[in-house]
Amino acid sequence: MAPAAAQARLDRLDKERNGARTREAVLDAALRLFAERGYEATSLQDVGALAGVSRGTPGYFFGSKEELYRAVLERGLERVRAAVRSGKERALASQEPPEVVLAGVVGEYFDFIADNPDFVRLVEWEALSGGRQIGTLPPHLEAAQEALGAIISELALEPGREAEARQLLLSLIGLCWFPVVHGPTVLRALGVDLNDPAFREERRRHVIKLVLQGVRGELGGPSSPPHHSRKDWQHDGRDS
Amino acid sequence: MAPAAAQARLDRLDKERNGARTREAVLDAALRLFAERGYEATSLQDVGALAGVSRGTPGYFFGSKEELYRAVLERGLERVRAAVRSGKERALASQEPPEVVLAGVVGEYFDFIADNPDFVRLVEWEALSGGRQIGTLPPHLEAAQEALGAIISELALEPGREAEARQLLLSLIGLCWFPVVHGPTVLRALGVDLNDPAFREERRRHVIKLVLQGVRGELGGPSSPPHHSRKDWQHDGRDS
DNA sequence: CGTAACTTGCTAGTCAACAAGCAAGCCTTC
DNA sequence: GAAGGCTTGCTTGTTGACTAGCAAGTTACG
Repeated sequence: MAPAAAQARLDRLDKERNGARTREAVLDAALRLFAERGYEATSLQDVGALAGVSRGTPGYFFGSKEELYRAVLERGLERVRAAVRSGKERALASQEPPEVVLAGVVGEYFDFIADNPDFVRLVEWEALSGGRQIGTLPPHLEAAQEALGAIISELALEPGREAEARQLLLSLIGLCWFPVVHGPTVLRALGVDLNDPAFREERRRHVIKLVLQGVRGELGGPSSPPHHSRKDWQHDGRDS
Repeated sequence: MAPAAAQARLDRLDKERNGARTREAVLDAALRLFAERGYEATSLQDVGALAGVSRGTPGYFFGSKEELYRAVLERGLERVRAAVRSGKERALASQEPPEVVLAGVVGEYFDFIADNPDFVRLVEWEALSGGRQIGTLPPHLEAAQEALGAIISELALEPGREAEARQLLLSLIGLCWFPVVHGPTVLRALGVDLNDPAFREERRRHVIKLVLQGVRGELGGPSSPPHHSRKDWQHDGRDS
């Protein structure tokens, strides 16, 4: 098999039967393949092969391909939720001023995403497919809401300014995810590569800078009215 | 057929034979389906049905499914390249100060992306699939390089600061594309929807703001140090 | 022995690609 | 000007590859 298979695969020499263990190996293999090729292009045969079991085993443990996919998604989301929660707790416990904390959190998030491309790709496939599976999974909502709550409380935003926190969170996610997904398309067209450590570091700094500048804008003063029609630089771009 | 089919479909009453016309109808249908479901999940039968022709016709005109896909991609990229070029020319011809021009361009780009989700989704599928097709298409590189050149010359960046322009362009694209793709996943988890005009406008303003703040940072001084702790990017004239 | 952990055989379905067919012009030739 | 032939546009039949899911096995372990 391909050397890439080594990690997910059960060692054939390890003959001991172990349901839980095999189950995990199947999940690992499925994550890898679903993330890499997407749901449609992945056969249960492929999953079995990568996991080092027969083509029937994934079906045996998960009943159907769709159930296996849901299990993969759920496990991934659960891991993310845990990461978000721990990051949030560390941030809230910190004594640093909000901007320093935020810079740290953003950097950590950037690294987490860059180091877990499989998860990002999985969610991306899911988004393109209409989010039909992810929408029904509880950890999905929770992780997002938790992150949002953390931003709001960390920045001590008054209620009613949630919209700004939402925009910022959206931007943060987009900025971090984009180069992970678009290596072969946009990054390549621009002649850069996220796997290049120099570029990655440059990107990291850039994202932190943009987000912090965005926060500065939001922290400015007392709660601005729901529609922010500041007139200095913020004219709408339509030909005026 | 579904009402959605009306646009791409040839009118059955229009019996006249017309190769070019049918070809376009097939391309339109294929774009819609590839963008919506992806390559794997789209059959030539589906394409034919949506185009109002038989299942064999796509194959007749394009030889193979892959060739059809490439043709769809190429046409889409060509359109984007044209849009980028025209936007660039309008911007360069403008007499406004750079920041005003940039705000206009960013807003226009945001609108273009939000109004052309099919293209974005197509590129997104392609990215996930490894960019194997798009990488070989000339308009792809051209459009990106052209946009990059426009940013550099508009901001009168010195050579050697291209890296900053690239980061900014990447961020712009990511910020605009993200909500188009992630409606069913992230946006849904946060309880927002890009189809809601109020949210779309809010998002638009937010993106313009972030990018302009980013540019402020870049324009600040001679090759700014990696630290972002200076407050030169905190724009004056606080709101409220 | 019996039950959990697998594997193998089979079935029904889908799909892309190819090939053969057919119909409607259009071009030539007388 | 019409008759016959060629080309283009398109449809339908077929084939071979592949897949998910089920059912009937087989092996190992307690």
